Amino acid sequence: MARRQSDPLTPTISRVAAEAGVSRATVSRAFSHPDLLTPATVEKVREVALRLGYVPNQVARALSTGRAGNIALIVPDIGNSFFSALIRGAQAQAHKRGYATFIGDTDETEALEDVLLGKLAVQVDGFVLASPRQDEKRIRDHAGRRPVVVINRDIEGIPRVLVDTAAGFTEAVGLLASLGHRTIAYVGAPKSSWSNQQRMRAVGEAGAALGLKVVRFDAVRPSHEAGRAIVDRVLRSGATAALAVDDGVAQGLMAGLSDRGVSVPGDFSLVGCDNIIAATTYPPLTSIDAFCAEAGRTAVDLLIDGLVTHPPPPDRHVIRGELTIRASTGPAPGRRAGKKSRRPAETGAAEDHSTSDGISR
Amino acid sequence: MARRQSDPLTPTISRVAAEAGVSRATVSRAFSHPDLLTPATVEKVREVALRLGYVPNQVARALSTGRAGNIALIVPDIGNSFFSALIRGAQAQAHKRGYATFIGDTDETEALEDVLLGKLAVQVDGFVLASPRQDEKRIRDHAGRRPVVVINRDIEGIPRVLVDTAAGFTEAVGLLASLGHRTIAYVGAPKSSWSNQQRMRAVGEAGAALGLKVVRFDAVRPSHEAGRAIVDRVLRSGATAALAVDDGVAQGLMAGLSDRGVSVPGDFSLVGCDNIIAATTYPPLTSIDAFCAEAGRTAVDLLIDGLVTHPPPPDRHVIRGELTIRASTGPAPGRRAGKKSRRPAETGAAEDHSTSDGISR
DNA sequence: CATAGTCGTGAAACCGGTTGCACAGAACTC
DNA sequence: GAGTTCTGTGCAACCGGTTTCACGACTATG
Repeated sequence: MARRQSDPLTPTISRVAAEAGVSRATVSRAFSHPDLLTPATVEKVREVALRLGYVPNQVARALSTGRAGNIALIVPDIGNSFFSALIRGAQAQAHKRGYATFIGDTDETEALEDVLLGKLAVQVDGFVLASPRQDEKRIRDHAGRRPVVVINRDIEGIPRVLVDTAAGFTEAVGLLASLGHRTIAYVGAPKSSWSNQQRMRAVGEAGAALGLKVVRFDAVRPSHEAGRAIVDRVLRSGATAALAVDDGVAQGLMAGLSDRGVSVPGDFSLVGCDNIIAATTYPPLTSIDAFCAEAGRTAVDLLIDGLVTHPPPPDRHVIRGELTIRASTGPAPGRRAGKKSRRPAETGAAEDHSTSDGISR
Repeated sequence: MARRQSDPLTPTISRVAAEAGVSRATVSRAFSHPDLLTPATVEKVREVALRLGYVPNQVARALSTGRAGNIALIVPDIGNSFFSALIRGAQAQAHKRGYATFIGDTDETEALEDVLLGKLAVQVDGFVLASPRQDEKRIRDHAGRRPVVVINRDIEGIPRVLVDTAAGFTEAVGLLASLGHRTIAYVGAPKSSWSNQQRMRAVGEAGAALGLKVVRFDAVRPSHEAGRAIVDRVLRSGATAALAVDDGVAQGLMAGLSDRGVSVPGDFSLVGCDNIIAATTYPPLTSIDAFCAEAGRTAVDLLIDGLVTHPPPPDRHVIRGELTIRASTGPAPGRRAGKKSRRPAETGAAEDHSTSDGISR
């Protein structure tokens, strides 16, 4: 037996039925299929329900229908502003569409991701996986069991939302070139995410096309500290500008530069990505807007739309990131026409060693 | 009728029972009360379950027992770093204790808060309300229905976790005084939260005790922009240092000061609160660490511990914020011994107009 | 006016677990 | 060796909804 919520407080469908003088089926229909009933009946039931404070029990409904009315959002790190913005957009959209949202933080680990997916599976109608770290096979397994929408991972056959920042990075490289920068750095993360690879490649290609020298650096982790720590190496490379994988790293670079008395944008230009904290740094950071909240919203829409057509259509939804120019980018220091002629022999990105490591793409 | 998960994929208790040659009750007990069974039986059932990939359906279990195995976390703004850090701590702790976490963002509105509480009530065993904006009565109502733990709101009779930053602010005022500052500003938020009031009061009292002049400002919203916008008024007040209600506001002030060529900490000192983004600003911000993650963890522990003793004991758990001194605080500009004697006639905070507005405390 | 079709409602089965109670067999007691 | 207690398992009711099906009343049809 089970005594759940204290009896007098939470009325059940039976109590409403008795009070309204109808059957439980009718009460149920008054809420889920009112079109099957006489308007008068619906009215009466609703009135009684309101008076009693009755709300259909979502758990019972879920058991009976198999639809939970919940979705789960799995992210690698809630603390990362990209993901917190994404969560915000996703949760709001889910709420708007009548779904409640579970949140799971995987702490960047593959194992936790798998555990969370397993534990939540029965309670949700589908998952949004943001930048998942698992291998494709596992994700495919889960997608076979429950509808899954992936953000920022390009897996054929799985519906996905991709924030395409490549164009933004290309444009940013163009901006730097037009400002006279001849050697630029790209500061990414080592265990590469799809996003990192995409950005790195865009910078490499755009640099090559414009005849710039591109030096690549891998921060240990995409964090403020990592960015700050790598500044010396970046400066030694002779770069006069850097593009970072995200705003956190860019901000770290900015701090490190200030420590060394290098002024931004006077002596060095910086470009970040995500555009969440970019407006709050000093100087405000030129950044590629990744439309995080929109990505969250879109993923939720894709998921919920797909719920009716059980395996959801394997859409590939691309959001174009846009360059937002602020105050961290400026003319290259001491640029002279003569310097411009000195084309480096080797252009383009350093070798792309992380393209086929299994977890990225 | 209800066809839920595709039949062959998700085995039910009946299938396991049949396969193992026992009753459904026995399978149930093998998982929830193994002590009631012969070890051999438990073993056999577990073996079959494992082979079939059976996992007890949490929804059915919840309906039957009235315990959902879920909690909900309601915050005013996921984007705020204080709350995202808190969510992270809370979710991790809930997971560790076997609970899944719903997340709700109320967008700082009272109404949404109420709606979310209502919608999630059946699905969760309890709520953590972070800095709730609702009036006390409503919160008490909800607490009567479902266990509730509140963070940063001091409501008698409701278990709560309070981050006590008063001591930290007092210490910070002492620091500023010792650095020779004689007029200091407190920049808070208008529709005051409990935290804001607490901090404002601490600054006022500490200032009065040390013979400092304290000027108070209310930013329209506790945000970067608001902080930046209020800089002119702060400077006009003659203050040489400011304490902000949180790091975001402090960072905004810092940006605004830089815009006006006022250097930090050379010309002006700044103190923030929360200590999440404080380490990432430039210069790094002196801030009061609010132990956000710990607050989340503690609240979850309090809630889950209290679940056994249904209305949970009305504990009042206080976490002491600690001052972390970084580089945004320095000696008052051009301080002279003579200036020190010029005691302002009126010391202490401006009138405290928001103490009894109903939603704060 | 008999017959077929429509419509609104109720009875009952079902979702997948949990648990009170009954009962059979084993283990004690005297 | 009969009576008592203990232990492990099954039966069946229950949680609170949804949904199939049957049925009676009412309306349209010829």
